[in-house]
Amino acid sequence: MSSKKNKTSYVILGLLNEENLSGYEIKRIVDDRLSFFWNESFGQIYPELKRLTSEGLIAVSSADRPVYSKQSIKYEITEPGRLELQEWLKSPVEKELIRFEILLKLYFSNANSSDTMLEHVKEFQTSHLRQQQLFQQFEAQLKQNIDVHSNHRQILMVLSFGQKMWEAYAAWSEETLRLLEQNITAQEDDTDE
Amino acid sequence: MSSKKNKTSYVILGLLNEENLSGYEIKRIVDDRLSFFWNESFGQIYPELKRLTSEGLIAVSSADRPVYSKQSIKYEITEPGRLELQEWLKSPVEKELIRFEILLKLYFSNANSSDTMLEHVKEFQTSHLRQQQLFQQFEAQLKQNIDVHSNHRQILMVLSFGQKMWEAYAAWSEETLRLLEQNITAQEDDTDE
DNA sequence: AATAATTTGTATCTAAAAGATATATTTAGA
DNA sequence: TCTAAATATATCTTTTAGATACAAATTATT
Repeated sequence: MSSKKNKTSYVILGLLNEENLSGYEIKRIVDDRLSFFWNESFGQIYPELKRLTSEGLIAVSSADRPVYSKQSIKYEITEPGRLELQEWLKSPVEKELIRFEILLKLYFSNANSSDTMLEHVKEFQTSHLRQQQLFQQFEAQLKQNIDVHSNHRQILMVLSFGQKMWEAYAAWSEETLRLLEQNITAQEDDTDE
Repeated sequence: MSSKKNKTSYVILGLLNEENLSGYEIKRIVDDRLSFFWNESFGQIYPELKRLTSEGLIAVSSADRPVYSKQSIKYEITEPGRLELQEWLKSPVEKELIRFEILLKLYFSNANSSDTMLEHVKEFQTSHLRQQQLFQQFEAQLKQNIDVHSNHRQILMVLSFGQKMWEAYAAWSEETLRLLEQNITAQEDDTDE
């Protein structure tokens, strides 16, 4: 037990702890609910489902076996799987992983490329506004029908994190667009003289 | 030219565009200045330095050749390298990469594990406060001696992003600690009855 | 009803990145 | 002089991201 595992395995165990799911459904849930702080690919999920099954931490669910000719394979968590999940929850949190290419480009840019950076920041602004709105819907939905998830309080705390991030993104975008515009007009004045 | 490259190559080109550096120095600068939104490992940097050299985008600097017996190899950017960097700056920004294990744990936790989560959030709070303070020093330093970097305005915009993130982290930590404490006292009241 | 397009579902492959480790040199301090 | 820490280059393994292939099932269109 407790052999160091990749993170994908805990995503699977965590989700199966709530309900039986297929690999595809796991991918969908991660994309829909966790994508603002976590992502998984099929290339991680499917091999891991097999490994966890062979290790006895999850099992193919006989209850949800393919009715008629559905090819979907649903998995359920086992007791050892639950223990593994609980142990991981208690283990120290690993440092977050962050990569913002936009900041890398901004860092390496100069006054001359302010117009390009302006476009980049505008795109950043609108794409995150869209993402924020999508999650606000989810949040509103969650607040209406309480107790659908046993852990709805925890989910709300996670969503609050997202909310604060998007607010920070919005404020930074506004501020940075202003600064870049200043750069551009300053540049134009230079060439005019 | 413009063959799709891994991001490490642009970090190298971007930094060498300012000054000649060795692999080790590149790693240090990334750790010291970019680490709050970007990271690189030696395992990425050294092979990439060789590849970029063989492609002619960078070159071993003869100017900074080892005086006496220093084994350090410094690299300089070439004209094709500068072009490659400029092209990348103009290319669309890729979506940021984010992985917060703490949010994953919180999402999969329940009321029973509030005490564990409380410890996790406390650790999160203090480690980011420390990081924020380190970068505030860098920012103050940068604001004093302007024009050491030609792109100091851009660097300040990047640092402002960090600042807003750390403020969001702090606010979320406070809020979440309060909520988790409520959970714990509610649990205790339950078991008392 | 036939066809086309989309969604659901499982699976694998490659390239990129993280993290760990090995090793040697140089510098600073006890 | 010996030791510890910092500098420096290098490689190896595991993990992850992203792309792609393919087939069945569902939905939409004509």
